[in-house]
Amino acid sequence: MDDQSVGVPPTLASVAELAGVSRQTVSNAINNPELLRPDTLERVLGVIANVGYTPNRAARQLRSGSSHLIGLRFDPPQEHTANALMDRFLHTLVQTTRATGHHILLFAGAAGDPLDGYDDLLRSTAVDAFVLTDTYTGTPQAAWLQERGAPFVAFGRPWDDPEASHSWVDVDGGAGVAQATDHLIGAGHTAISWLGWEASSRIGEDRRSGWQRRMDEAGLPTHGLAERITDNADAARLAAHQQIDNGASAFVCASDTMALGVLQALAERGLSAGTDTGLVGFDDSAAAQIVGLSSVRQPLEQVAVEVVAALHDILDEPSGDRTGLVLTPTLVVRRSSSA
Amino acid sequence: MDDQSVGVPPTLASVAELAGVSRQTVSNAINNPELLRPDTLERVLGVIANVGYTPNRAARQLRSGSSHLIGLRFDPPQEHTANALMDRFLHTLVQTTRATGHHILLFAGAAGDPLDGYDDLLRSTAVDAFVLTDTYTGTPQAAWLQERGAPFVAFGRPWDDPEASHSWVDVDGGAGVAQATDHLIGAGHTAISWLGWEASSRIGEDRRSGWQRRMDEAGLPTHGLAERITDNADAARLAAHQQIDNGASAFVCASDTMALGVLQALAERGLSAGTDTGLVGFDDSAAAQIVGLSSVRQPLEQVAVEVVAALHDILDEPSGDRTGLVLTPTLVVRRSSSA
DNA sequence: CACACCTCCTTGAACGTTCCAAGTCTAGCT
DNA sequence: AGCTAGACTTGGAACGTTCAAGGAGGTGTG
Repeated sequence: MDDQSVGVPPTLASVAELAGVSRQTVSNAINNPELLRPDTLERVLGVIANVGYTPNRAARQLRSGSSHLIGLRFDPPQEHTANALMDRFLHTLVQTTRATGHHILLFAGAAGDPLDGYDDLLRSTAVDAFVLTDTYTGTPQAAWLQERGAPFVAFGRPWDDPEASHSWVDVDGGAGVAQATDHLIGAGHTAISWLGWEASSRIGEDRRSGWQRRMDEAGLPTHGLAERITDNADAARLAAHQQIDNGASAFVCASDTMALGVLQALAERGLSAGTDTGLVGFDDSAAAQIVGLSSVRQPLEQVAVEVVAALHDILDEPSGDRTGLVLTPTLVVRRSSSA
Repeated sequence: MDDQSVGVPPTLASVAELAGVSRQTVSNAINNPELLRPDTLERVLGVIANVGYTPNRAARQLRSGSSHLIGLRFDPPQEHTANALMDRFLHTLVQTTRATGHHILLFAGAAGDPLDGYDDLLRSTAVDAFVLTDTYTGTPQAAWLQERGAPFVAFGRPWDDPEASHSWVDVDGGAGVAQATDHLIGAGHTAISWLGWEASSRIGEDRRSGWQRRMDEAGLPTHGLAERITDNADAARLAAHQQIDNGASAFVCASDTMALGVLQALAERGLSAGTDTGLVGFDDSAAAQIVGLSSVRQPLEQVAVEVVAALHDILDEPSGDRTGLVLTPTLVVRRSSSA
């Protein structure tokens, strides 16, 4: 209202003076409106809107103890495929937390130390909770945070520790691959090959199990049809050539990267994916969308929503004994697997 | 040291008591170590390390006025290509700000309102500065923030307003395309086609200018060789067929998406990129790496570093009259353009 | 020997909010 | 009219840090 509005930001006290009430009343108008008489509330809110007042986050955090920030360690991707996935997940995370008044704080840590960064943020009370996204086999973050009593939710299940009692959300990779396998079986393929990662990858073996299960259920042979290779288009190309020599007519892959390698192998032999052969990848990457590759799509948006919901439970009711949640991916059918 | 270390986090006062000094001395040990006598400093730092003290961010922010947070609006990508780019940029941003003690705060805004979200963070003094990444044609963020006196650095130059005096960093798309064109000319191609976006795209026209310039300098014709289409593989595929009919033997594209469309067109004709024809995309996407597509790579890591440097200048010396900086991309040569 | 001076450290206040306990006012009851 | 319950409002204190002054101790100088 006055010209003092420029330069000096409005504070609770200045709003109170303008509205002719006390600081606490203004605070209540914001945090507990039901405590005020309607006319008082209206007057106070009017002044707030007028001068454009927004509570100072630092002061609020200092007094109330909560920062309304969610920490997420954002490391450079280790695998090629991780990029785009994280992107979709992160977008939804930011969108969803908006509704709860939280923001996402990204931090980095020393490359070799998976725990680096968490400690500082925790001790400086900079964040209310963490979201873990890199809980692969053997990562110590979850146990470490839990031991410390820090609130967090993990994207990825605790493979190593079935006793873990923290909240987590994960995607059922096996179910996704099972869908893909069904799809190819339904199209008449009987020699369906699996191209996956090394057996040391828990996620990779989970995905492979979906193929194995469906092949077994359909009474189809799997011996010699599974290849465990590195996540690399060229390795997949070579493996595909070999599988084709062995009579394979369709492929389910643990990643789009591999599927694109298969696509090359098919092209080199003058075969066409979708007519002569069937091919399904995993992750529904941008490349898959462009080249018309069928792919298993993880419900990352839904994962993010569930992560936020779990976070909300933890922060609001400390007793919330929410634990694991497994979501099912969907199969996106494109040219590479449909005639 | 004591068993009180569990539960109650150490504070400046508790550290001071343990070290036998005053609060301020502990504060100085952290922020102005040169003010302390060496032995006192050592003793205080010892206690700090012992009890695992980290200054409370809220209190520090409240008193000093700076949050050590950099705000970045993280909207769902409008264009397909934007994803991976943002990812690389963001990773380096997080890494680089780590050294300066800053963190990245991601926030979302209402879809229709490009200004939404900035205001609240500014008024609540939640962030020290912003990084803008969506400064396309006609976006009002930069002008709005500047008017408000808010510190920020933009990734992307102010095409519309050459008078703008804020700091920005951008990539010279024209120079990148010029490199690609040179490369194809050097390989013996004379009929090099340009596949780009609609003329309304400032960035698109900037890139196209690099092709135009080099073709002119080499005395090669460009008439009828430029196509302006939507950023879409299928549109590019169709355009490529037409250009091939017209005698084009090489393509420079404004995006990898388009280049992949061209790749399909070539395959459909039994032509091989790299031997019969030359093809270069833009952005060095994951797909380009997988299929062996030559592409212009933006120096996003370097952009992020420069953005942080500019930010540092602004925050530390308010007079710093740093303005624009244009970085040059590099050409990554792969099979699609080399025999 | 007193004075100023430098070095090192300490004390009180303040940042803007929310919690706590106590205060004022209105209305209802006897 | 006096008293009380309830609804609403108030002022003081506290969160943990940094800023601005000020104080203790020693050393050099007239």
